[in-house]
Amino acid sequence: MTNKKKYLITSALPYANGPLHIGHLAGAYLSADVYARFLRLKGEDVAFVCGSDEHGAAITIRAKKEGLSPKDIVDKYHHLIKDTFDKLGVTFDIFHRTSDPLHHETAQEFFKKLDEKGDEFIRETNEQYYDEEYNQFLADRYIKGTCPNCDHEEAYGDQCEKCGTALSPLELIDPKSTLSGNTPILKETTHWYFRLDKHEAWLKEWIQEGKFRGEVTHNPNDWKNHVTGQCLSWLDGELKPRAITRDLDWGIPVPLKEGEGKVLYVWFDAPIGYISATKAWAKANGKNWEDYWKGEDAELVHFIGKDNIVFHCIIFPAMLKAYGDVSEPKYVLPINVPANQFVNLENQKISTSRNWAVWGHEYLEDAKDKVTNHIDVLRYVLIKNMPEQKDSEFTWENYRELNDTDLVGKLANFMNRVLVLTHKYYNGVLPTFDPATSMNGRSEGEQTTFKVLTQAIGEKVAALGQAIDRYEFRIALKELIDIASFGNEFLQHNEPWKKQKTTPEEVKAILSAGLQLVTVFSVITQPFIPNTSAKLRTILNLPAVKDGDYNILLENLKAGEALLPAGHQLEKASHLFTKIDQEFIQFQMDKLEENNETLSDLTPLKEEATFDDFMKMDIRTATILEAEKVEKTDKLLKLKVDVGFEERTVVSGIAQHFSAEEVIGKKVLLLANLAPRKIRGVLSKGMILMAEGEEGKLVFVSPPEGFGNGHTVS
RNA sequence: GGCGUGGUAGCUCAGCUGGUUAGAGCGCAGCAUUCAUAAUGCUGAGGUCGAAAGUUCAAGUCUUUCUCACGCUACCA
Repeated sequence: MTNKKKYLITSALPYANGPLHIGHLAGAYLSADVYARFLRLKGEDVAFVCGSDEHGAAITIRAKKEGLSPKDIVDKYHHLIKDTFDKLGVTFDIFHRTSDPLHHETAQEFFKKLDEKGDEFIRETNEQYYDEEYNQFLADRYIKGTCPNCDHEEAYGDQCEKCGTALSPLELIDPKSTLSGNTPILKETTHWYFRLDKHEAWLKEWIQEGKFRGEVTHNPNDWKNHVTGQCLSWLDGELKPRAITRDLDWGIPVPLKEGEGKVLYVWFDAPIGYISATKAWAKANGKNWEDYWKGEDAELVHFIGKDNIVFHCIIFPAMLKAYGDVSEPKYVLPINVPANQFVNLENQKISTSRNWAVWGHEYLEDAKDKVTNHIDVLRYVLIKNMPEQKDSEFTWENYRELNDTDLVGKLANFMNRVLVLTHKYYNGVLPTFDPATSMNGRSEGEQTTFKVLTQAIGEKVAALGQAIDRYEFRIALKELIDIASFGNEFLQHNEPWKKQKTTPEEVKAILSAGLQLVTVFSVITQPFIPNTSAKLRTILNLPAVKDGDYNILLENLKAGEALLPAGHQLEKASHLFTKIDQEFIQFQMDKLEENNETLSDLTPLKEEATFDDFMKMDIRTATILEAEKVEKTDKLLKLKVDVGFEERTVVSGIAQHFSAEEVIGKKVLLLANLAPRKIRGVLSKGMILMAEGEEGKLVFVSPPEGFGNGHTVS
């Protein structure tokens, strides 16, 4: 008995602090769903796992903001996300969650195993911010302060959400604890670091040559360029040990005495969530989870967005390898990580903070009564525009166009034509026909028979399948529509509505061929637009598509056999898709615009300041005398300014907004008593005051032309 | 600034290891047709393949420089 290949398909765990938008769906979920559905259609042994990612400081922050517990937050979004997936027909075998005890156990066991191994972790002690009132260390997200980049007052310790800059807490100006509001103190703390540097060599070999533990496990040419590219770019630099614990009270406790009060870093526990989910699924279904992770014929595929490449291609593989080094059987590594890029919406980046997004759950509500077969329409449009190789574009106008031309005009229309004629001529019963009947083929003058035509379709169906195997979902969908076009051409070239009056025997063969195609559609639409498949099966009076049906279909097509027997009774046809009302499109566009306006994110007012606070600032009028770009930086200009009583050097991060030439001679305001600081080797004494307009555009705050230098501002 | 990926018809994208007049769909124009949800079919117009230089008998396809977009990363007072 040969072991059957075990496929383990994962989709990136969605973070349970917000709903899903079309970018998520197109990026990591619909692609995986099509792939998993297709594998099942081929009768393969598949586990398609996912779950919500429920730890991390962003969750606790959000909880605090909404006045709820972290548990409330993750419950809320876990269920919302799961519901969205269910409705959209994403067929996870399990949608687990990282707050589940099983996951806690799994992640802790994983951590302990690597810790015991001895050479995978190091412990390092350094200074971190600590809130004395709450007696706890502050995670990056628990510290707020002024962003050194854009002066945004509400920047977090790890990132400024306004300008997107990645930060470390120590960089924040005037840091404040979000717990007490106090200024935190620096205190020593110990953390565990995963020694990625140790794994550099074999990772490089694995990425470049597909070799792992001395064996070729995948063909690197099958991986997407941008995936391999980014990995090698990381591996060419030096890998550094990475902190995998945090001082936080929400998450998976570090399972060691010395780790009290600390939790595993969310990025360490999240990928282990794939394993926990598999375990939970296996337990509930009488399977052995290890077959899918450690079996010789286990095949692991991670579907993710491009922001996750490093974690799935470097860090998690290193974790799996390290674990496998000291346990049998060993984990396999992914055979592919077909990361997608990003989806833009109406020519702008999707932004959750600006609410520039199409949310899955909102679409399902909005479109429910307005768009026929609305789930399949969205699935179709997102798969058709999947950002497989580069960022792609979603526009509502394109959504309407794809629905109207591809789904209504080609696909639904073709099937409707065939069915209406069959009902008209034969009362919906498949006629008996002469297999030798000659019909017009696709190109002019070409003759074909039912069998030849069936075999030709078989080749197209095979091509569609191969495209899915290569993760080329857009091409697969193109093949699908191409088959519909073929059907329309076939009808047009054979004109059964004319021949019925002259040679009705021929028409029987023509319509049988048409129905053959419709039956093909009822199977091959299933991975992409499952509701359409289900409706077609009903119309064809056939049972729903089941696992393995693709293989049967392909065999029959190759043999040139009829899929439906003569005498088979069909149901009445109905419109599978209808044209989309312009009103719906307009409604969606208005909704976006509205969001855009109401959230013209003006920074909220800062805390009250006293007059004394203000009087501490010494702001002076000044003139820029010289300017030059600081070498090897993008943002920095080195300025010489006249402050009246002296000339001094100031470094300013404005080079992306102004050239050196155009700022010379500018009248400016200078915060003159700011502590001097060395930036890129240049001592900067003071700060030029700028106003930040929409989209981060900077302008000078200037006294009028001709105003003197060195005057105070109050 | 460093690294990575991409820049092909109005729009969305194909073009494998370099090889005859660069492809598809949509949109547009004309024609045909009525079985079908004014759906479909046929024909056509449209590109100096981001820019420049180079290698080669031959480059969209290789090299170098530049430029734009996106991602990672450094810098940001």
